[in-house]
Amino acid sequence: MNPTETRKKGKGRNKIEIKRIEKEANRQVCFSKRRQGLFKKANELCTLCGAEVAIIVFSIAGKPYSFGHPSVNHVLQRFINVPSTSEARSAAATSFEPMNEELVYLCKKLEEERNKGRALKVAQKALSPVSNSFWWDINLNLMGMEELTEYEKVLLELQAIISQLAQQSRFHAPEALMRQIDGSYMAEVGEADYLLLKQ
Amino acid sequence: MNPTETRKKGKGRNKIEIKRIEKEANRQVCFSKRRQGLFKKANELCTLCGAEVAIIVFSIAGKPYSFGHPSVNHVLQRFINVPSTSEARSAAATSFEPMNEELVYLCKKLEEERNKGRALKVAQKALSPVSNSFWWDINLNLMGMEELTEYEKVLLELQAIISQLAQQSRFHAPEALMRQIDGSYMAEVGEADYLLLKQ
DNA sequence: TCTTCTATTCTTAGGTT
DNA sequence: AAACCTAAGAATAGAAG
Repeated sequence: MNPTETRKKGKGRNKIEIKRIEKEANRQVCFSKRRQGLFKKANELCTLCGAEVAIIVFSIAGKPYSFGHPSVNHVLQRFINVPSTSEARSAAATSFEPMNEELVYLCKKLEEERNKGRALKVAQKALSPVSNSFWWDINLNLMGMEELTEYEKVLLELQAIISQLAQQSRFHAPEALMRQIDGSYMAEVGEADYLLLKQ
Repeated sequence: MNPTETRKKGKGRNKIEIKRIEKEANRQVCFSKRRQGLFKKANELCTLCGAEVAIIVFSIAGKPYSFGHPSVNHVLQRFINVPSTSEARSAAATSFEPMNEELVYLCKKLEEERNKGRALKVAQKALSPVSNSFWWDINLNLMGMEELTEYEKVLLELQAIISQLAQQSRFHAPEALMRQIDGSYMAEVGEADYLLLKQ
């Protein structure tokens, strides 16, 4: 053996510096091993400490992997609903745990609009027997200035009519509609309880 | 020393079994250490292998911690947009990486409804000068059967009127409205590029 | 409560099958 | 390419400051 390089290429682990692995084969093997290690550590954290954890990993090839306890979905939903209060901010201040307030804000917006959208959905359902395209189901980004102003005009003209109608109507609808609404709501909100796969 | 129990309570690491730590103080210390370890491993995975990773952790006390590279938001957005194709399914089949298809489905729904909601938002804005409550901005879950059937009636009556109006109106709206719409859209969709905090 | 210490266990890089 | 092997390095449980 070369005395200047005794036990290089031995069997045991070699020290590596933390920088991008250039050799693709090695990088891929390393990714696979370390991803498994990461998920195992996460699992132990959950079991030992009663923590809830979600991990999402994309390989360099773009393949997604995820770990979640009790489920990815559960943890993300919980994260989304974290109030952007001093508690969240103190977490954000800690050096290694940047609390993504932008995400929290974004997701809350989404949730709000989903709630509004629910009413819209029923409206669409109710109108669907007669017409298949609805005046409000428009991609505003595809509208030019002229279309947009027209659109506003329609809304303004509708306004008076709506306020009258809203106080007059009275009739009986089939139970089926309500079941439909409840059903679709449950399908969207209900959370599948994925079991943690033990190694 | 007791010969039957040589070197118990030494300084070095003792083997532990992976089950809930009952003593709260120990559990808390363990959580803190292992969370740091987990985030460090994640960071190494990103650097070594070019992976993108998001981790969200809730302590037993409910405090949220997160790690993301290039940002939690970026990775979640990417995860949400993963098509539920064979690729995602093959990832799901791997034993340790349950790809949460339910999540993907859910988030796509959210995104769709947000797009619908955008039209609704403009409608509300347009109508707001005259009235502060809108017929479509209703929490359906709070409605009883009677209210719900009334609501459907309103929509049905509106239907005929809408289809007429949609083909007639023509007028000019201020540019301000459009800017308002674009502005709010950007604020919701734009993605902040959080930098990974190196330890 | 938070650090630091350190013996021991755990992880994993590179090699082999 | 996937699973196994080995020993060097890394993580950490429990104690001590």
